[in-house]
Amino acid sequence: MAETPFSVQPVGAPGEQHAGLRERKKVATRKALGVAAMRLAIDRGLENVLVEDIAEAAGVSARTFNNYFGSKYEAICALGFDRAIRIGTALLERPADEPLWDAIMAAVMSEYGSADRALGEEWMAGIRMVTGTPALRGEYLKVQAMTQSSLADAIAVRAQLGPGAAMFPRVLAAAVTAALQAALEAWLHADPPTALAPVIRRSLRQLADGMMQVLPPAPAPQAGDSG
Amino acid sequence: MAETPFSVQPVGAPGEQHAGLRERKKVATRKALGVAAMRLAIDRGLENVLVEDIAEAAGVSARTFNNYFGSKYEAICALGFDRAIRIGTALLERPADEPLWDAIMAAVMSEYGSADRALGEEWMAGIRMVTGTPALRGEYLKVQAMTQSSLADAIAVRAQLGPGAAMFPRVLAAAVTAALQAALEAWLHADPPTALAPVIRRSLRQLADGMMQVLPPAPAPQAGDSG
DNA sequence: CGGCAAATTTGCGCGGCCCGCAAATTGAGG
DNA sequence: CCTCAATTTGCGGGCCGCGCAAATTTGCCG
Repeated sequence: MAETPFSVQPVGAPGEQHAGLRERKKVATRKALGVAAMRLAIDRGLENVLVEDIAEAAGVSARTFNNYFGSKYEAICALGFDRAIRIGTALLERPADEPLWDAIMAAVMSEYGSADRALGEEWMAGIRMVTGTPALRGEYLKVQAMTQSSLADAIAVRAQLGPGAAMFPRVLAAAVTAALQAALEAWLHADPPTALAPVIRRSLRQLADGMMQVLPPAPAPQAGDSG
Repeated sequence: MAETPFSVQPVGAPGEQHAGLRERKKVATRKALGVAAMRLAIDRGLENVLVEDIAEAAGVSARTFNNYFGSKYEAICALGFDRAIRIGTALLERPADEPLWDAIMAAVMSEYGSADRALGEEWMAGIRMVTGTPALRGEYLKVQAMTQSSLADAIAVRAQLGPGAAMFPRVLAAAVTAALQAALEAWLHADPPTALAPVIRRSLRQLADGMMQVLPPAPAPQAGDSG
């Protein structure tokens, strides 16, 4: 099987190298289904793809497809879902003494930094379909929600805060996700097509500049108030 | 038919009083379907409710149900969806000279401020089901997304910003929505049950305190750059 | 290697959903 | 009353999601 430029790791722990043939096959099947679903939907049109087609393209039965995904929409967004999880783990793996904003920037760019020119056409068509097709909206929102919660969890681990700031990781993660989303849309509609990475970098830096004043490097819960 | 404590206005403009029997009937049917779906799902269990049941409870045919909603999940979340829209319009209707944070607080409380003890059991059961049932997750995320974009649009209208801050309304709306969501969850899991309004107020005020430093009351585009 | 237990895949079948279509019904306006 | 447009309704069909049980594959131990 040819190497694809998408995720290799499953949803689980990031460090697991070897987990037996069973696990590796399951991961491979999941990825094959996700890639097949995405590819078929892109060049055939979403509503002209049956679950049966995706299963066939991945070399499994239609029944097995539904052992992995609850719908074809879920399969199409599976790659994005896994990426959302990797962003969080990437943030956790940044050096602990790195400033939070730099770490967030690095974690995000680890997923979006080189996806730009490498895949080109197909990547862009995929993003366009996933964000622009009404039938996929629910699933795409799940991807965004996962990005948010994954980021929030990692932020909470990095910067342990006073009890009055329990809400902070979620709010910051929501802001970062919103900025990332805005960057993606700006890139999609850029009339002279441009590179994605700088757009995201600018977007996140702008957010960071605006919020830096709120975030002193030391964990100082100013409005300390029990929840 | 008895007065229900939910929305009366449709999705459309807020001021329209009279629009002919046709329009009023459509609005009534939509609301009847939404309420019936919610009520049936609450006390019978989501998977024990067929589209047919909802339609019957609302006094229309099953086929008509699908003229209004694309799925029973959509019907169940329709009330929340309409509320999301009303929050944005409420923000637009606040006095123009009111500080932004006060206006946001007022707009949010106009929807969540009195919903607490008025409906009691049913309201809480509904929130619990909508936020806790996996099958409803996609639809609920659409409600959140609508809250976000509705707020963002209103914020953009109120505080006209320099071109360097085009992202600001969306980020602020995302932060507000995240804080609101956190408040709802805290309220849901409060062991001695408590009133909802104060929880939301505290949550939004905490967010405002943290962000106030970013938002000087005067629109001062720091990166002064025209057109 | 041989063989057993657990996990996974697969075919089958059913109930339900979603939607296009055309006929019937209902509101709007002369 | 009569006409037109909007809405509702029944019908039919394709597809989906899933429970079930048989068949296959994998892990493991002697």
